[in-house]
Amino acid sequence: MQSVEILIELFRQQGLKITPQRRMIFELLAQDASHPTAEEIYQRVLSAMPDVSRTTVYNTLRELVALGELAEVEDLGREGIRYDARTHDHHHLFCMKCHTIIDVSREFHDLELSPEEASGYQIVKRQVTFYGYCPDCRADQAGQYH
Amino acid sequence: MQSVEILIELFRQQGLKITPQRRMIFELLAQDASHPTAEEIYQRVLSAMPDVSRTTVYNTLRELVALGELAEVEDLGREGIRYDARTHDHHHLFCMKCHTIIDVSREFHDLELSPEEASGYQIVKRQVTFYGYCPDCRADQAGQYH
DNA sequence: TTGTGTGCAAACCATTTGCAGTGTC
DNA sequence: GACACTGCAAATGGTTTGCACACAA
Repeated sequence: MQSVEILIELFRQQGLKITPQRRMIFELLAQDASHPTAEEIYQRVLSAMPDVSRTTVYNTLRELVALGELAEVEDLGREGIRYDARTHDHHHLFCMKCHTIIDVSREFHDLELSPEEASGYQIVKRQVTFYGYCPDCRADQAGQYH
Repeated sequence: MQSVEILIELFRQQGLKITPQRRMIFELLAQDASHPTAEEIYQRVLSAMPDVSRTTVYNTLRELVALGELAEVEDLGREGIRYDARTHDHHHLFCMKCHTIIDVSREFHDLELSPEEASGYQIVKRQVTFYGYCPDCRADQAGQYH
C-alpha cells in the first residue's frame, strides 16, 4: 500500500470519489502493520468517526484489494479475512493461541518444484506460514491449536 | 487419518458411539484425497444415505479433528474449511481459479528462522502454499485471483 | 437403561446486497 | 447535476447450538 496521497490520486484516476470516510480508512491502514480484520478496522474508524457504517468500511477494503493496494491474508484463525498493507510477497508467523500475525521478510530459495512435483500447475506465488506461539503465549504454557 | 477399523476402535475407546452415519463418513473420508469442504462431504454422504443431516456430518468432522485424525486446511478459497485426511505435515498447491488443492509431499529444508527472525516465537509447524493455475485452468487463460 | 447421537430449526457471525437519500466532482 | 457513496436493514452462506426423540452399548 502506498501513501495516502498516492491512494487518493489513484482513486480519482479510477473515477472513484474521496470521502472523509475513505480518507480516514486510508490513514489508519497506512500506519497499521497488525494484519487487522475488517471488524477491527471498522472499530478503529468508528472511534475517530462515530457514524461510519460497516458497509462503507467493507466497500473501501474491497476497492483497495481490487486495485492491488491491499492484500487479503488467508483466514488462519477462523475469525475472518485479515488485511495486509504490504502487498509484495512475504511470509507470516502466526500465533496459534492469540492469532497474532507478524511478517517475515526473509526470502526462501528452496521453494522450487520440479515439473513432476508441480503436476502441471503454473506457479505464481509461494507463501510460507510458520505456526507457533508468540512470546506472550508461550509464557502461559502452549495451548491447543484450534 | 487411519483405517476405518482403527477409527472405530478409537471412537469406542473415547466413549463415542459408532452409528451407521459415522461409519459412512469414515469410509468416504478414508478414500478421499480431494480436500473437500464440509458441504461436499455432506453431499457425498447424502447420496449413499439420504436421511443424514448436516449436523451429523459437522459433528463427526469436529470429533475427528479433535482426535487429531483429520486436519483442517486454511480457507484459501473463501468457501469454508476444507478437510484433509493426511494429518502429518505436508504442503499444498492451490489453483487460484478453480480452488482445487493438491498435496506436495516434498520437504523443504531452508525453512529455519534465526532467533531474530522468529521474534521470540516458538515455531511448531511450517506450511508452504504454492498458488497458481492447475492444468485445466491455465488452458483457458489465467483468470483473476479472488 | 443410560447417555450419546441424530435431525430439525433457529441462532450466529463475517460478509454482501438492495435501496433511498447524500455528497463529491 | 450526474453518478458514485453512504448507511440502514435484510439477505447470504458456512458453521454452531438448543432441544426432543432415537439408538448404541
